[in-house]
Amino acid sequence: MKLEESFYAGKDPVKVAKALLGKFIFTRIRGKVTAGMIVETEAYSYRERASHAYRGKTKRNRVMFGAGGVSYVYLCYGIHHLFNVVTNDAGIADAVLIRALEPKIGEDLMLKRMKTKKLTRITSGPGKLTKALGINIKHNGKPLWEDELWIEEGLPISKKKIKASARIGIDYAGSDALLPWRFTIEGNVWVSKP
DNA sequence: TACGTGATCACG
DNA sequence: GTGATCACGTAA
Repeated sequence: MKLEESFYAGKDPVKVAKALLGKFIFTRIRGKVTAGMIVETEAYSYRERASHAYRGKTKRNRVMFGAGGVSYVYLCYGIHHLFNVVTNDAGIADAVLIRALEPKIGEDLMLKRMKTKKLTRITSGPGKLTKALGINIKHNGKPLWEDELWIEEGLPISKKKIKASARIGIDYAGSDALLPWRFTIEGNVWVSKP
């Protein structure tokens, strides 16, 4: 079952970040399906300095200012595409970054995209998982219940297994870098920094 | 630890 | 226009 708009729209990004653990991200590119279970997320709010939306609307972040339930994909360091889920209401620019997946469907195609044969750590990081699933800038701004990129109900994750920690790679955000808004499934080997 | 890589953003 | 910066990954 695909998650509906109500899962994202009007919802706090921290709550959605936790709720997304265990859910499955699917892509269907040129008819080929790949999917992975979300094992690591980070919440971003326009109210704090780590967010792209902190300084207001720009060409890059404009989809964050729309209603929840669409993707926000952008190019990072000129090389990596990063995939976010927009949450909350229009005008409240909140989002959740997907940082790691556990491969579930179409592993052979993911290996091909990653140019490796070993099914290890190929989706353990925000830049890698988009490459493995074929997500790129053209998916930016698309609702997450369409036919090329979507999210489905997955495995239930008990609250006890959800671990909070500080977000990665945002030292520039000063004290906001300390917010415990990174969520991982404790013990899962596919998280980005074990 | 160092650096590739290119769009983006805040300046003028 | 231009230059600094960057929600990363890999090699070393």
